[in-house]
Amino acid sequence: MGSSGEETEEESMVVEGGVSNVAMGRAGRVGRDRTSVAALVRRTRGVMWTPNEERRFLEALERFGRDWKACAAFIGTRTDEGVRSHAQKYFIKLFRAGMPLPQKVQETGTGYTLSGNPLNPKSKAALDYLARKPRSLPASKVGPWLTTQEENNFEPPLAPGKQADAERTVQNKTDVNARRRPRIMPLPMDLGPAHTQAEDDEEEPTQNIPKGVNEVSGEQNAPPVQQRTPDFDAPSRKRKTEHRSLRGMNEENLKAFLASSGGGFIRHRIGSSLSGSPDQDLFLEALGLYGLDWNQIVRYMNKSKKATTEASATRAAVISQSPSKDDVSSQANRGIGFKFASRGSSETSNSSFCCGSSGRDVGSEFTDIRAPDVGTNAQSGIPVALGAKKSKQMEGYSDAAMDALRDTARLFSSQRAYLASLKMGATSTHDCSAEASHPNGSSSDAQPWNRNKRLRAEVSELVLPSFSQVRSNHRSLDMSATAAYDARKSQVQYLLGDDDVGPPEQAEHSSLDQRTAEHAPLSPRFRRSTKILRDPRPSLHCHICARTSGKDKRRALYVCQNIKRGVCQKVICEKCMADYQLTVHLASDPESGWICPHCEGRCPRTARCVNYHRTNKNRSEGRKAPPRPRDGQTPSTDDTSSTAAGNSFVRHSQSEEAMQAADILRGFHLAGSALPV
DNA sequence: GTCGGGTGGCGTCAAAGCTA
DNA sequence: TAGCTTTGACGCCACCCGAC
Repeated sequence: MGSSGEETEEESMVVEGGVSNVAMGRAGRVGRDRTSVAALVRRTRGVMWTPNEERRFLEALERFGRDWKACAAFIGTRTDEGVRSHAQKYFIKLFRAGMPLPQKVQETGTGYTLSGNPLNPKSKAALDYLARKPRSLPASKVGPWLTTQEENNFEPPLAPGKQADAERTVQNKTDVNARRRPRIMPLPMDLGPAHTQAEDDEEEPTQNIPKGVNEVSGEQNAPPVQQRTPDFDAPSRKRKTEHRSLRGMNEENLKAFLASSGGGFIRHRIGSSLSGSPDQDLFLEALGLYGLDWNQIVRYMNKSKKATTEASATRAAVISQSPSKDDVSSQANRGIGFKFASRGSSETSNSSFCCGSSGRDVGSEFTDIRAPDVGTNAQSGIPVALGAKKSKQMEGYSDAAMDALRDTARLFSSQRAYLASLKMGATSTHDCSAEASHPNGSSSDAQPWNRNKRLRAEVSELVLPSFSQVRSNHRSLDMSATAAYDARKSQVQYLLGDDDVGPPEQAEHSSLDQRTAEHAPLSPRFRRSTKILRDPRPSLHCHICARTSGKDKRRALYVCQNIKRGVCQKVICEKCMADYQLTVHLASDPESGWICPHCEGRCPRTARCVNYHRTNKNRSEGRKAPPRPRDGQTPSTDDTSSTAAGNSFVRHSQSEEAMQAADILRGFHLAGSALPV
């Protein structure tokens, strides 16, 4: 099973090394060292920008403007993605402070957004910053605390006379941050050229006050060279000393140093707070993550140790309590059972299930709670699991509760459960590793719904999202939050077999678009889409198949009516309308309130959002999928790995019937029949 | 050989989420 | 709460493959 990220990364390395020509088309197009970028992403994730990086960031802005790749290359220790992200907030901070953009940046747009377009002070991203008035900023002319009229007329940057005030404001703010914010000093490791003593001791760059503003155009004339960043704070001398003590050491030297110290160094720094004996590998890992932030290192090491111990205990517990095939089949007969693959031996049936969307992520215990995709068995196309993320909501629950949740997740793989998860946003988890390891299991008494009512209630709570989450999901549709929550709760209770709760209302509907926007609950997947679109133009591409309307506009695209609410801009093409039995007459009637399958939370397997999710998942793991196979290359059929290419293998190896069955089981009816509720 | 559909990856923006 | 990272989503493009 080539499911681990490490293996995938190794494949990428081989491909990029020139062994395979298949990948050269894509890899060559990208033209960058994937592995080093991925490693850089991992190393710099969550790491604060150092003063040195800040300086180089500013210098890069001066030199390259919005050419983020060039900026990233210049900085050397950050990816272009990280630079963009940092620049986004930096521009907002400049906007808030009324300070001009660097001239080179202004060449590609005078707006304070990454694209150069004017920053909308009312946008969510900007509002988070602008709504917070800097403590020492005089109640003057920046930000949304202006009057409405002022805000409408507001055009940063400030007039020259105000620039100095803004500079002072930034300086004051910087001082506040320097006092308040704990400093995290990332260890250089191999992040780039080692810092020198001279760099450490050099004075902060001289601030060059911007020369002024063209009062006619309102645009900045002179660039603020080496302008100090608003959140720049110099490290204390003590921390500088600490930093230097390990500075310059590469990983090998560091390991040697730690080994020679016999754990003494670790104990010296953090030993008093560490439970158990110091683990050098863990320490190194923490060091790479948190630099010399000893508190974080202690927290990380203790947490990791605890997690390792608990994982072993959980694994042992699951081995002894895993349900047997018969147990699960009996539940399937009740309508909430676990569907086994129709082909292969029992060994195959028990070992080939996996998590995540599209049958990937074997061994991945938690996936995204906001996108409850059902996985499909690579060979049978049978949905097998629901994904969920260990959110804060789940924290604080016992291991037993989590185990029970995982058991229940298997039950949720049935038609009803999945349907509910899509309709109502139910979440659950599925422990693939446990299942693969324990094919035989024990008696049905091990099932949580029979074993312990309290546990079941606990599971119900776990599966049920918080009231605020449901309220958030439904806010944009003006649906009563209380009603939505109650409906959701009833749905979960019904699915868990509570005899006192009848079938949920959704069961009465037989078609996707019989529900209108006024009544349809939102899926968690839609949660992020509740933004109010500033420019609610319909998408050019079908959300399901990504087709456009064609060069001659011959293909009709049906727009989701939620666009009127400013919360959706998706369109569905007429081919997909036909393929998925969506009623065109409703979609074509702007007064019908028809909403797209995405807003219904029932996107089919090929929908774009599924691709987004997969892409983002790959991206977050810092790797890319290996190339698709060419003629003569036989994809590994037993590979249900987490790669997108692996997904394409699945797609090609499945029969059409299996794929259709998978879609039906996923709750997306193809045959126009009533939903299998 | 050409064309177009299907599929998936990348670049990008903006908003959400996380952490100290 | 501020600062920073992560992620949802859109647009576009490259590649594969089948139909013509």
